[in-house]
Order: sequence, then structure tokens, then C-alpha cells
Amino acid sequence: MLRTHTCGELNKAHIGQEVVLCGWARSIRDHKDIIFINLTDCYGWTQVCMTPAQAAGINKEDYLQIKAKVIPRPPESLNTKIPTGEIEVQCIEYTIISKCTKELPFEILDNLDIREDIRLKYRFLDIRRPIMYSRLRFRSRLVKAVRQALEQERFLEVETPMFVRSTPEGSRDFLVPSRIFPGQFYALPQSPQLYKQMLMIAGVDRYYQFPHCFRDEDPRRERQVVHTQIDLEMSLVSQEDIFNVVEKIMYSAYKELFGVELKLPFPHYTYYEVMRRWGIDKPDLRFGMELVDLADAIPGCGFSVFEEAIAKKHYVKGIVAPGCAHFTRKKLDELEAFAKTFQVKNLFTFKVHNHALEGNASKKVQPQTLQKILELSQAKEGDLILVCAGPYNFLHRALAELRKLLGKELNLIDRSQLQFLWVTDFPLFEWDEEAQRWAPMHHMFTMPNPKYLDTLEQNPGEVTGILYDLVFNGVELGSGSLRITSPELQKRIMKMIGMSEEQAYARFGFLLDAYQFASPPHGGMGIGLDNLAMTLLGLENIREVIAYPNASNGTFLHDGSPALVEQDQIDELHIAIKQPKPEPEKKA
RNA sequence: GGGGUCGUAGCUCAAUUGGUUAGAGUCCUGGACUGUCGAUCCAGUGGUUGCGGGUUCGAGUCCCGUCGGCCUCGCCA
Repeated sequence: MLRTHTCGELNKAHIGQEVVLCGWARSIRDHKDIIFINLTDCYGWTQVCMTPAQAAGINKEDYLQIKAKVIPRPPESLNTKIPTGEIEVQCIEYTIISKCTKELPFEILDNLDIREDIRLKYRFLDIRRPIMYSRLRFRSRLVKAVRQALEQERFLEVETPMFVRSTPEGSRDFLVPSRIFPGQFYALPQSPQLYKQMLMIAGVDRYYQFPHCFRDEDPRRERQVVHTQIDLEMSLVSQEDIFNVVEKIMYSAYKELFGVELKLPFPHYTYYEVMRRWGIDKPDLRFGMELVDLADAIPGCGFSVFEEAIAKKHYVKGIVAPGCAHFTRKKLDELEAFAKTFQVKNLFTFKVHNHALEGNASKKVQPQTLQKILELSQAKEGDLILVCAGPYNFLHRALAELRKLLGKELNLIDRSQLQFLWVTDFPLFEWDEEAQRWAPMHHMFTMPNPKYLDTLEQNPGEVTGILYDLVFNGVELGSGSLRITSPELQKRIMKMIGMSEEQAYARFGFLLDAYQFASPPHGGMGIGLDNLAMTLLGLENIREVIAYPNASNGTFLHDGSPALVEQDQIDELHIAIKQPKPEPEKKA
């Protein structure tokens, strides 16, 4: 090794020793007769003292190897903020191993406020910042804790293919053209789903992996085109068995990372219960403001918007914003505009004033209705009631987002709480308006709840699956299901979503075949690792926990991909590039 | 694909109603200074105002287009 110690480990015990340290010169403080340099590596930093003659020619971020003697600091110069703060090292001799010859695009500081694309382009400098290194380390420890918990439970780590058959269902595939077979393509896996199922058929019994998953969809704050999962699958299990294992994983992670012992088991709620009470399948239970169903107040209310909603079997529901009756017209307009981004057509507000309701819609409904709304909502003096009328999905989404927004703005969230929960019994299908057919909510290999087995086809919308999500503080960490292992049942499901047997075999023949060779019943779960790391750190940008993330347009700024390639390479792949037509020149 | 917002020195920002030579902090360079620790003090370098058009006597500022960042809706079994 070119060093005897790291820059973070020297302390009083080393005083008098001669050591060799390597690191970057992060801060150079010249006091004429003595020069201080913070020699830094990812483990910390050590103050190096140099004479003016020695320090000549050293620039910030030069990479140095320093032979030095460990000496105590003068009592008035102790630095209690860092572990090495009781000592410093007196430079004996040094080598500049590598010069920093360019001006830094930004300073290597933890509290940095610059455009993110610059950080992404110079990611190697960004990661030199201690806060970024600590996030990578956090993630590494998280993976280690999860792995330990899984190994403890006799899971076997198995890698699944990175080149797979394209499955046009679900999200868009990334495709890789075949050189050897013109016109044929590999796909990068959206998830290892089918391959882990086949591992169960293979008798692996308990599988896990931290696979990369590729989805060619527009990225988001909490989403990447390439993300990492904690993926697992188990044979011979009930839903509860999987919950147990995942709870152990989360327990292990919390213990390792925060020294906190989570309370197990996590509570369970059904999908329809969380939708009814919080309007969303991943509710944040750290604060109240549950949705209130106002349907009972509507008959005879005199307001056509409400009455028509009920007549159409839509909903009229609301939430109570505590102490918000003072909101200005402008603020209420903002809330309405916010709600409308979620495709509801209206938002009505009622202020509780002198134990009566006032507000934009209060004159449109009968007085007895107002009284009923007040009772149903249990709103108190000074509260604001926000009411929406509309179809199930849009209405619940809008109210849930309003609840989330107000919970944040009104500071209602108790940040000391760790609200894990399981959401179970999701519907198996959802109606695809565009395609005019039923589509699987999760994926088509999900086991329906047994009680619907005889009547699947009669009312697909009511069928629930053995299908569950793990939710934490309003964030969906992962989802999973028990799988269909019967080829007959699988065929029925495929037929229900409008897939002919021919199509099914063309796409999934390998899996359907496999299930004809006898399979143990099995199920599993996938948890988004990036998302989990971000959430546990309380961050809101997934790129902060990924070494080389993509920017929000899906490009990678650290190496400039995607990029053009040589025509030869394209020719070898037997493909032609169809350039978008250039815009016609505008007349002057 | 839609909407919002931003783009001025390496970085973070300012620049009055469209009006003189586009400023400040920081970084960098040089100098001063026995103890700093994101040192301090002094001086200096540093600009195609993202790019292309247009309006105007005059554009960082107004208009059109375009490119890029971030957020968001759609999308994401």
C-alpha cells in the first residue's frame, strides 16, 4: 500500500509515529510561516502542517502522498468536529502523485447549491463530497443488511439474464439488435419476473437477487430508466410467509443503519380500505385528514353537480383541512388548480364559520345539506372542507394529493413515526380505457383470490388478487404476489385480457411450457432499492443515492450516452436509422 | 406527448420602464499575515448574457423559434 493509514483514522494514540498518508489537498491555508493542508480521502481528513518551502506548488485538489510525523495539536487549536481533530501531522516529505490542472467546475463542499446537470457531468467530483460518499456507503450497508437477512433465511442468490425476450405488455422495452440474426432483438429485462418463477419450477425454493431493471419510460424524480430491485421469490408460501421475510429484511436494515428495532408485524389494510379512507394505495399514516364520504348528504341537496355525480355512481367526498378557514380566495384557487391537474373537474370549498358553512358552493346547496356535510365531516370551527365530485379513480387521486400537499404545508406530519403497512387484496384487473379491455393491475401471472376462481369471467372488475404492496410513510417500497402455477388458470387469465392462445404462446410459451413440468406454488416480491435508500435517508431525489444516475430526460451526463455510433456498427446490426424530418425552413 | 420554470463570469446570483463600459460573492492568479481548519485582508484575471432570427436609434431585458436543466401531468403490467 502507498499509505500506512487513511486520512480519517489517526488520533492521540498515534502521536509520535511516522505515517504515510495519501489524499487530496482540499483546503490550503497559508499563514506565511506555517501552511495547513486538509488532506482528504473518503474516510475523513487530517491536518498536515508544512513549511512555506514545502508547500510551494501545491494546488487545491492535487493528489498527494505525504510522509509525516503525528504530533499533538496545541490545546487552543483542537478541532472537536472531526475524529482526527486532536492531532495533526508534520510533513517530512511528500510527492504530488497527481496534479489537478484544471479549475474545478464546483467546490468540493457538502452544502453545494448548483445546477444538477453540472454535478452529473462531473460525478467523480460530486462523489468526492463527503455527503455523497456517505450516501453510497449507506446504500452499501443497506444491501449488506438485506443480504444478511436473506441468507439467514436460506435464500440463494441467483443471477437472471440481462438479455431477454421482449414482452410488449407493461412498460416499453429497451431493445438490443442482434448482429447474428438480422431483424431480431434482445430486450433488457423490465424485471426478472419470469426467470425467478422458472427458478421456482427448477426447485431453487428461495431465490433473491439485486437485479437491474430497465424501463424505457420517461424518468421522474423518484424513478430511473435503470433501477435496482431487491427481488425475491419463495416456494410453498402464503402471503403471510412472504410478509414475515420482508419484515425481517426491513428490521435488519433498520437495526444495521439506524440502530432502531422496528415493531413487527406491520399492520395490514386491504386496497379498498386504504382507498376509501385515504384515497390512495400508498397512504401516509403519519397524520390524519381521512377522506369523508358525503354521499348521504347529497339526496335533495339541490346542487346538480353533486346530485348528478351520485346518479352516475360517482362519488362526492371531501377532506377537512384543520384551521384553514382563513385561506384566501387566491389560495383556494391554487388548490383547485392543483386538484384539476389530477383530472377532476371541480373542487368545492366550505369554511366553517360560526358553526355554519360558508364558501363558494355553500349557496348552491340546501341549508340542511350544509348541516349534514358539517356533521359527516366532523369539521370544527375554523376548518376548511374541500369537496370533490367525480369518478372513483380521479376523485380519490385528487383528494389524496390534496391531503398530501396540505399535510406537508400545515406541518401535520409527525416525522418521528415509522409507518410501515401492507396493502393487500388489490384488484386483479383494471379497465384499460384506451384499449377497451381489462388489463392486469400488476402482471398477468398474479393468483386471483380463490373465492373468485369460479366466477372470474363474470365480473373481472371485482376480482382481487393475492397481490400486495409494502408502504412506508406514504411511499410504495415494493409489491408482490402469489403466482399462478396452473397452465389452465393462466390461459383463462390471458383470455380475459384479450390475449389469444397463439399470442400467449408466441410471447410466453417458454413459461407456459415450464409450468407443465410440475411446479411448487410460489410467490414473491420486488422492492425498489434506489427508492428504499432514498426514502430511508429522507431524500426526495433518487439520483442522490445512485452513483451514475440518468438525468430527467433519460440521458447519462457522466459519459454523454446515448450517443451516435459509427455507420459500420449500425450496418453490422442490419438496421437503418430513420432520421426525423428536418423542420422546413421558415420564410424570412 | 402536454404544462410550468429556469438558462447572465468556472460556480451562485444581481442588473430600475428597453438606455453609459453587464455588477457582486465565491473560485482562480498574485501579494500580505505564527495556529488556521469552507482562514482572514489587499489587488488582479475572468463575459459570444444557451443558440438562431425579429422589433427598435438602442435588447441581458420585448417577440418568434430552437437547445439544455429541473419540476409536473400523461406514461411507467
